[in-house]
Amino acid sequence: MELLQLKYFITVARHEHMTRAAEQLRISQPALSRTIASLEQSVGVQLFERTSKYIKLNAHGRSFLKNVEQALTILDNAERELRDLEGEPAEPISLTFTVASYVIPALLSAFRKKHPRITFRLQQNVPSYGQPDFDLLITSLPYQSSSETATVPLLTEDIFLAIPCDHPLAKRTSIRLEEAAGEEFISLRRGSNLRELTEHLCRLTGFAPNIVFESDNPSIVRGLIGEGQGVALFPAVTWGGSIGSSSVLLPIEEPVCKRTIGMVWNTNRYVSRSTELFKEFAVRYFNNFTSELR
DNA sequence: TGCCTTAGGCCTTTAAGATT
DNA sequence: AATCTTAAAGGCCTAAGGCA
Repeated sequence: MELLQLKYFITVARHEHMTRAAEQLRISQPALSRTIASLEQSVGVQLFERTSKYIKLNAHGRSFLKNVEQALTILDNAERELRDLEGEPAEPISLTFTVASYVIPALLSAFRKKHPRITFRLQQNVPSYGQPDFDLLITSLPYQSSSETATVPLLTEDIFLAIPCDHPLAKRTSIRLEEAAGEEFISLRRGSNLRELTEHLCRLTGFAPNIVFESDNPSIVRGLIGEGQGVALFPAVTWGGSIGSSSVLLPIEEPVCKRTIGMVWNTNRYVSRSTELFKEFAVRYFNNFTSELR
């Protein structure tokens, strides 16, 4: 049993598709097919159920995958820990975020002023298959996960209603969400945190939002809101506070519209000194951030 | 029939170990 | 140190089977 075979096995198991797994591994499909076959020969059992149409993990394969993932995580942890023992902390931090893309650049910039040697691998959104591969995840809480994770809250923010300036409600100082039931909404694509939040809060109020613009790009959504192209639920802090001159931000009296952003990490994964430094830095950063806003 | 899939044959390249 | 041997990885080509 070779390390390379195990890495290939994980990729095939996660895709359950030889050709796509081979593309991701940047080897030819026949080479991968043979490597998997020789792994099966060396462990003495079939790991996949094969037809001419598809390849699928069988019960042996699923059990093997669980253990191989753990084993490779341990090896990876060991390697990172060894590197960590050398000199100053400089281990790259793999940071995934599903929210707060407007405030993360400033956070990273402030951190790197203090720790210029520490580099980052940034990823927006968590991949939909396999074990999540991040040191830290910045997301909305509570966070559901199949693996064992720990969490620290970073900030709780109000959600405002962005409304075009020339709208009759725009003169108000606050609003009840039900008053926006008949409006045209702008939001992010289904599955994003802001979209889920929008739908959840509207449902709570008793209506389904009529979404006329949706995009996977937060800048576009924010731009459309700024242009007064519709109403939108707008996170007060992480979407940058102010908005363009064509919209105003109104506090919502009812229901309570808030969300908490937090940091999540996998408790089975080695936490490098770099990661530990960044974690502490981010907590302090957001503490100062919210007290400045008050 | 044409397209897509997995898998086998045969080849070259590469790396590690053995031998001179 | 240079050369030879061996094993494994991986690429190209292609066969076989399912499906629309």
